[in-house]
Amino acid sequence: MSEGTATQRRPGRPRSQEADAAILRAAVDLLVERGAGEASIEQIAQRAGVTRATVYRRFRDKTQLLVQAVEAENGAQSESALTWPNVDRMLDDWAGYLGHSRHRRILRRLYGALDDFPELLAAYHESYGRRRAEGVRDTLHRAREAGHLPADVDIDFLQQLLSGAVLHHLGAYPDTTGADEIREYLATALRQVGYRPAPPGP
Amino acid sequence: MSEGTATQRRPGRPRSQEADAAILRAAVDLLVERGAGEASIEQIAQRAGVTRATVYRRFRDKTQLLVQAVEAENGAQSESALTWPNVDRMLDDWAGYLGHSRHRRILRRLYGALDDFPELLAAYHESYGRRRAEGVRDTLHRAREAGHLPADVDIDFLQQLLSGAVLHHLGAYPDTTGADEIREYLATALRQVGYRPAPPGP
DNA sequence: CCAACAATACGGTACAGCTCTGTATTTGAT
DNA sequence: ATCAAATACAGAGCTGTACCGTATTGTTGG
Repeated sequence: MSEGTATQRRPGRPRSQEADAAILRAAVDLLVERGAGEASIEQIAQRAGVTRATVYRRFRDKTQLLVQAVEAENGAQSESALTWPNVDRMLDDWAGYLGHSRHRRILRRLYGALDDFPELLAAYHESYGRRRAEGVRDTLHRAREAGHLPADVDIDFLQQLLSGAVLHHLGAYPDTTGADEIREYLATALRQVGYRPAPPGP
Repeated sequence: MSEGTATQRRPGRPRSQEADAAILRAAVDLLVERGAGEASIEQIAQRAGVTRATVYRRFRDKTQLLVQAVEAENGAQSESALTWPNVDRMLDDWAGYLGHSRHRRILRRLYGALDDFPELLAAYHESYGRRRAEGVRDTLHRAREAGHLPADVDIDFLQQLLSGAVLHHLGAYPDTTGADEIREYLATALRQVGYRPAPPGP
């Protein structure tokens, strides 16, 4: 059962896995540097040290390539836990993530490509955002039940507010902002909506 | 005094004002449709019913053209008042603005062009956003003093939160969303941060 | 066990077609 | 005379497809 993984071994020379990885990597790099619209297959192939034919053999068009590149990018990342014991740990995680310039730029590019390549943000959401959003929801829910958030707060809406705060931060603060400062920013946002790390005693 | 407006009548054939307007209009249209990066001077000229030379004579490059186009766009719009008697009126105004598909798409494009054409959002901010932000600040400040907002709320940060909520809405809700629903969205956002139209006092 | 073969990937090159840029030149309006 | 407008031109990049020679695998037959 050497072909047990449902992948029927195709005859002929197998595809180079180095090329696979190099292409996807180059695709994300150019997505970050030039944006989805301006990144060309030509450039991606060149950056990956491969000819265009090698790219066209794998991907129908640029959209498919970018979609798989995005999936691969945070597929490698999503191994880290997407659930947190409490809000503070969640903020730590967020701040760590948003403290990396590459992550910030990817997120901006995905949002900026909404009108032209909606599939990209959809792919991100499918492969990462959705599970993550569930973790956020859970964490906020528990915080509310523990009395750290006002009882009448709308968790779903609060989640949207936090997403918005992230978007605003991505656009308004430099990518060199430190993780600690970002953490403070997110904490301030939560404070505005009534989050209190220490429960409001009897 | 036929040249009294400080505009020294230059010799030779004057520039067509129709061309001026058509170019700027076409520039914004294509910015909306294709984004700053993908909109080409070629297309803009064609859309304006003008040759490229006519565009190059007026604008050094695409960036300058788009900057002036953005300025002209909401320069024509900013005649409407940028101060409001109270928060409710402010939300009415916002919802009316964000209820127009064109406005939503322009804002998305400006944000999406942050990495490649930061001058665009800067131009918007200079010609419109800044004064508007001051109006928002004032309105929120008065609301807090009137007791409609918690006394310990951070006005500047609240403003950023609202900007983020708008960004999130632009990305997450369809452009066909009605103004009334958008108004409800914004009101919900304010409610989460403790806004209460009726003062809480005895 | 080894040789020949089929099937496929890869790099390289080429091609036609399209769009865009930037400048130069000509024509035309005031 | 002076400038605007239209036209023309040279150069560049990207797309999508096609072909070649070579490399790498599995299969088949001796």
